[in-house]
Amino acid sequence: MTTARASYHHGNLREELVRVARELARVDGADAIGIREATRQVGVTARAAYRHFADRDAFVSAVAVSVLDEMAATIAARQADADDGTALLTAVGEGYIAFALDEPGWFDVAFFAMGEKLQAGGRSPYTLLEESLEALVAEGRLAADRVGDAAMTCWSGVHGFATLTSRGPLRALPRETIDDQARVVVADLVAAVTRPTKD
Amino acid sequence: MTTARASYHHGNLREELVRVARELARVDGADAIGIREATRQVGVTARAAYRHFADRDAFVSAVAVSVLDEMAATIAARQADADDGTALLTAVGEGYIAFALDEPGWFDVAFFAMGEKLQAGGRSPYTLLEESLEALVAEGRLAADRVGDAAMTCWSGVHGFATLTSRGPLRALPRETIDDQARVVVADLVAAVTRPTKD
DNA sequence: CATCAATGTCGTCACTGTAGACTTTGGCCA
DNA sequence: TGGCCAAAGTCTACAGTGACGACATTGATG
Repeated sequence: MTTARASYHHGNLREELVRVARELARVDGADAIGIREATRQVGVTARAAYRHFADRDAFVSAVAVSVLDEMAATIAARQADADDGTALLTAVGEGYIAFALDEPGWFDVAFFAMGEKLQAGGRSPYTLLEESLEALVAEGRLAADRVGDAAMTCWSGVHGFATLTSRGPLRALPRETIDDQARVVVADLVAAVTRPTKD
Repeated sequence: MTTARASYHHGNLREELVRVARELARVDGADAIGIREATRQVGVTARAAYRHFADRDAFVSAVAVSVLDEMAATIAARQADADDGTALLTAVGEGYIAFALDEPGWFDVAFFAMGEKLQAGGRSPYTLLEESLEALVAEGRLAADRVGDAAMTCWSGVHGFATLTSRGPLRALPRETIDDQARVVVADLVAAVTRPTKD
């Protein structure tokens, strides 16, 4: 699927390298991203990549940004038919975990080089989490001054579950078992940060 | 600190390699473990390592086992003066996170190659978690059939927090802030899985 | 139309994991 | 005691990686 190149200048090398690297990472995670392999597949000299990325780390980071974008979009799609804060928050949690399980390699990349600020432009999964919590505040089911703590507890919970089951020690469990457990964990977390409706 | 070797046969190469590799990993994580570097520091040919480890992955796994042992011991020490289930569980959670923050490189190794069964011999952090939950059951603060779910929620929560703050996107936060937040998250998790005392 | 900065290429270096074939040596048995 | 052999080293080599300096090509801009 590597586009043949007629002219000396590729014209779109940076983007194409990221595209190729995403496929490399999809199977085996961040370690599978290599400058030589990626440039080879694009049909370009290895050195050419250094016109666009300072070093391998910068390359991997670029891939991470790209993947994180898609992750946020995937999660957002899952929130489509959520009509209250609880549903929104549950969708974020389950979507986060589902992405990690469906695309373990990408999940690995996304949180590998996520140093400093990475959610530069659009929405990140964390943004979606914050929005859900704000909705809960509006509904009176979460104290405004608990948003930060709740965000941390929720993020930790889903991230840990995702890490353990997608590439961690629990990766061998059958997918169905994991899905069931994911629902339980997310429900536990939602219950932990919200107070019951008062009606 | 590499022991000088008088005879052709080293006599204790496997253990010494693991010792050296632990130090390598301590700084930069699992990626810093290298067959060549480790054998060089021990004063032995690279090929010699292959008499004791099938390949690099097996080497890293051996280091992981060693580190995980120490992690369990560190956590257990923290439980020393816990007198009820809640205190035991809190100690496990805070100990788990503290280890990850104090030794991020080791934490990385410990959960890198932890495939299959790894807590072969003694206690693992997970074992300690289960024991704490059993204590809560004995105190009537946790339903016996909820132990599995509670274990998963707690493990996910602390593991996620540890991952995010020790080598993940939140690694740049000041340690004090992280410690404060850790206490909150652990408290949230404990509250999430226990029911209040009925007295 | 000339030129120049951006973008590729070439050849090379240091380093890594891994493999085959050889050497040394400690311990066991006749 | 002496001989031998399997365990545990050594030496040499290969393919692959990230990175670099120097050079070549080109499209856009004055």
